[in-house]
Amino acid sequence: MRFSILFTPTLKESPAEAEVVSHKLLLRAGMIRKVAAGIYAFLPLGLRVLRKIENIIREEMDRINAQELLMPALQPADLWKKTERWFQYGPEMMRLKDRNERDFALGPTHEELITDIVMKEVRSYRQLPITLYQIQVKFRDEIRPRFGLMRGREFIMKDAYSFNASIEELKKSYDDMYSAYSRIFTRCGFKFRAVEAASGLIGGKVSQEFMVLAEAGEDTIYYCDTCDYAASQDVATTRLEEPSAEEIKQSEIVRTPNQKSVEEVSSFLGVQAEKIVKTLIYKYGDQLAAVLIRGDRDVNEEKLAQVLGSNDFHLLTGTEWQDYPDLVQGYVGPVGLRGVRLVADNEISVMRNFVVGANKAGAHMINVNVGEDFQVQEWADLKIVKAGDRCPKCKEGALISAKGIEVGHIFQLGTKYSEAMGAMFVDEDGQQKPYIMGCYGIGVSRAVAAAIEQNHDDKGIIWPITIAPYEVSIIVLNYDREEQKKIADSIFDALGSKGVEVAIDDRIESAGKKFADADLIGFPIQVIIGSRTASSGNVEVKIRATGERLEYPLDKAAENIYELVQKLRSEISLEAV
RNA sequence: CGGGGUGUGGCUCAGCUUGGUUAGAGCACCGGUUUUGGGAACCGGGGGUCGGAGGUUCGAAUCCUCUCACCCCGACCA
Repeated sequence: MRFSILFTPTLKESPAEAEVVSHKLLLRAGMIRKVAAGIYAFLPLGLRVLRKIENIIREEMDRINAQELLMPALQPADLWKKTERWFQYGPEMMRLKDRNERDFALGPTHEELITDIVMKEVRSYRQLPITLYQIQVKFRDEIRPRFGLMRGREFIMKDAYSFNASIEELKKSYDDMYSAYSRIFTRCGFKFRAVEAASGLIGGKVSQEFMVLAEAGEDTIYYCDTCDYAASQDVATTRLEEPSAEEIKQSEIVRTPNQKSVEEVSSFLGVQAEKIVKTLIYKYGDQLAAVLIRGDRDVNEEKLAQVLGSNDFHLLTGTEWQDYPDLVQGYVGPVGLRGVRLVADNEISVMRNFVVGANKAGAHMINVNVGEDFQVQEWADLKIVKAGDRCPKCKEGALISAKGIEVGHIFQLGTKYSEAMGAMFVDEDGQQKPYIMGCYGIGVSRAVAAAIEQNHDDKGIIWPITIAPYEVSIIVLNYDREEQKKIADSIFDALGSKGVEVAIDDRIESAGKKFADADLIGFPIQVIIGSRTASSGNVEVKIRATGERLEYPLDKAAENIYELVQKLRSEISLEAV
């Protein structure tokens, strides 16, 4: 590829709209351009990176016998109505009507469509298992698209679906996919971690996310400093302390005028927040739930959703309090609380002699104990864990928190979709059974952003060689001088014929501009040809990642550069997987 | 959805508070000359009607109203 004809409009300054480094550098390096909020065009170099990641994915999918297909982005509403998701998905689904007023959606995902295709063709257990995948555009009308390619409304996703005859078979498909994902992200040069995750709207019980570790990540994960436990914040939990050995005391009401928040009560009464239990009132449907949780903790609403069996709930708002005169805002407590579903975080069970609201204005109760002063019917894990909490898996470990970008998510779905759609096969025993399904996604365009978040410096992008738009860039300082042109062209041709992806900067521009662009775009290897080259007989080579500079004699340059390319390729090794 | 912010040549921004010459700068672009090892210098040139609509005014980028787009924060933690 010749720079003189390449469409890569690089920018000296970051457009004001970009906040995070991947967004800034993708724009500055001329790899993407914005069309609307959360909607981007890939320019030639950006597309090359996307394609490189796609091809790694294809190779690894093929390796586990997944087969590629391509489904339409435009999907009829009927299928979505069968699984009720037409109604559940809400405004996040892009909807439209055709000329006959029929409802359609731009697919946010493809479970319905793939199930429909497979159920019409696959009738027997003999045809199972089967895993199909596609790499395609998805549409999600996000509440708040942001950070360039990290959270877009239109984005590229690899989605795969397995159809299995049994749970054991599903686990095999799932495990295969897990190892394929590990290989894919390793080959992309990511530092990542697989974590236990919540399934959300997709459904199913078992799921794991693949998180690229980066400060700009939107998600928080927790992992153990001792064992291999790792989980997303949505599901991360902790081992409870041993029950307190304190002697149970008699509860009593104390005056706490104008002391409503945990902070206020804590300092007013001189007790730590860990000795206070707060009572949060949630409204779901037309019912109320009181959630008990330790004073220094926050409720994990993902977990609460599981307990309440609904996603549609919120903390009681200012005006809604007026509808419930028995509830005293700021002083609600579990003792004597009526007409409200009481759910307690399991950590309350190990607490003794704690403080709660007294259900009277300006009063709290101290020395309260479960069993003595009130009963709990529903225990659940409802808290957001904190760094330093005890690991739930091993005895010794403590949890560490980190920020991550979710680039992959795998699910054991079970029969949610097959049952809803009547998607059955005939098993060995002659019985009709619903397929047992798994689904497996990779955010391909998001992975492009994640790679940059993890690999950049103040000059620009530092692509891992496996996903770089070109592996080598030849910078010719004076392409209009015959001796430099000759050397550069011969190296360009030689590397090309060895299968190296090589670009040549043959523009008539100042040296500074060419160096700056090469660093910005992030080619892993820069080959510099200038007047010095011709006089010294040596070609200078710079490794972008380390800044290391090497000199190769002219007559061996192509060969040595080729060896360097192979060395960098092999450094992103699969041996760890 | 709520809150905050920003819209001025391709990009980054100044001008707006306190309306008043022809709307500015740097970068980018075009032509020319000299340059070419870390975003070159000089000379000359083109390009905007100030997001959009309406209003106030003798006069609006500047004031008012509405609207659109984009960016950020938050999902009421008692």
